[in-house]
Amino acid sequence: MQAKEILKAHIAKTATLTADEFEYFFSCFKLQSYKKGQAVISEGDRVQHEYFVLDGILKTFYINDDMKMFILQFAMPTWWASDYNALYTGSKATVSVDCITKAEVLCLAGADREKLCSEIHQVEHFFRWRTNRGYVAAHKRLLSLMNSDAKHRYEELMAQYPELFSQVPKHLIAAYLGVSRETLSRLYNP
Amino acid sequence: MQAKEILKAHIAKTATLTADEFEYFFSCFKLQSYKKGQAVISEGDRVQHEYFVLDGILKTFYINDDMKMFILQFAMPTWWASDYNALYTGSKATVSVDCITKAEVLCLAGADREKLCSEIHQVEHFFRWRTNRGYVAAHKRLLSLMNSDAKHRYEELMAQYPELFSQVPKHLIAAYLGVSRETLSRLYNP
DNA sequence: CGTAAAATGTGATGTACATCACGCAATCGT
DNA sequence: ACGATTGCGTGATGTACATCACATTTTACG
Repeated sequence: MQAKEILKAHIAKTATLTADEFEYFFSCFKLQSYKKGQAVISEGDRVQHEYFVLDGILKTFYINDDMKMFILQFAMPTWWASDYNALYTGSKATVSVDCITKAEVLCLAGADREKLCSEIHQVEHFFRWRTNRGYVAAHKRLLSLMNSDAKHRYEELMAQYPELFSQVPKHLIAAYLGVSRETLSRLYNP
Repeated sequence: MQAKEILKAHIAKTATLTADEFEYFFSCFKLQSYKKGQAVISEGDRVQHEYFVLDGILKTFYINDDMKMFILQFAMPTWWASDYNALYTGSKATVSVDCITKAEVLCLAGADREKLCSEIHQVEHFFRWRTNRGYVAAHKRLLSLMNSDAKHRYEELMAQYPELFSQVPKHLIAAYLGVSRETLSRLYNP
């Protein structure tokens, strides 16, 4: 499926755009290819864009003072990724984004998103709903972190996204779950 | 300050409404008073509303199978609270909301919010931005849970919301931080 | 293809926290 | 005002997980 069709189908789930509106909407995106391991946003960058994943898997992550990595999100096809705090406030990136596999993404400038949102009511509607879902998912994950032990969180993740098991190195899954790679290894090799 | 003025000032930070639009917007809210300890949303409820806090402190929380409570949010004046998952999807509440102190809130039906969003572009704009901020805050908290120990999280919370120390019982602060009340007690009585 | 680098498995040890148990202090409701 | 409830402090003990150390396996790539 072509980039345009993927995006169209994605939008259509929450908003109704005319053909002309969608053409205009789509014209604001830029197709980009990344190699495995390539950085999309690095800590300290000025963040000007957000990214819609067409193919491949990205990760958004934070590295603390001890060089330990924590993964906020695996972004799979039809997911969006950026450092939204930096993008909205104009501050520098504290969260980084890079490619776990080679990837195809559509890139949208924050300024263009705001322009589109103000020009086309349904686009604003779409982005409101997209963020709603992210907000709810983040709270669900907060509860999971506070409530469940590592094994339970691991099983939940594998039940929801079994493809991660084969497509993503285990130490990254550990960094997402908030456990050490050793502990994760012991969870499924008891 | 009156309810209307508080809400007006709150909205004005992110959206521009004409006087007529704001009157219409405000007319969809219903003022409600709650006593200390009173429930706003209970697990299992059909959730039809969200709540804008004028005065007092609410909490949104989850209780697990072992009857242990986890707090997702303390909602202080000008904050919003609900079970957004249930409100958006029509499912039953898994998250509850109640009042830590006596409280005054403005109550908005989900259906009315959607109507307002579709009728007034700037209202949709406002709600998009409100959720944006919540999304960013939730991710910040995820990182804090994964990255920092209990003492660090406690100090961050007290630095940002010192009023919680005096206004909210310690065991609720513990339930927000994701530690036992005993551990929290030992953090500030070393 | 062959070597370096990255990813994974596994034991030994340490630790931040939970849990249990109890006593005391503050607050609430009638 | 006074008993009941709720909140708080503190010791003793248990445990899930981190960390360190090193071996083994898999993958990347010149």
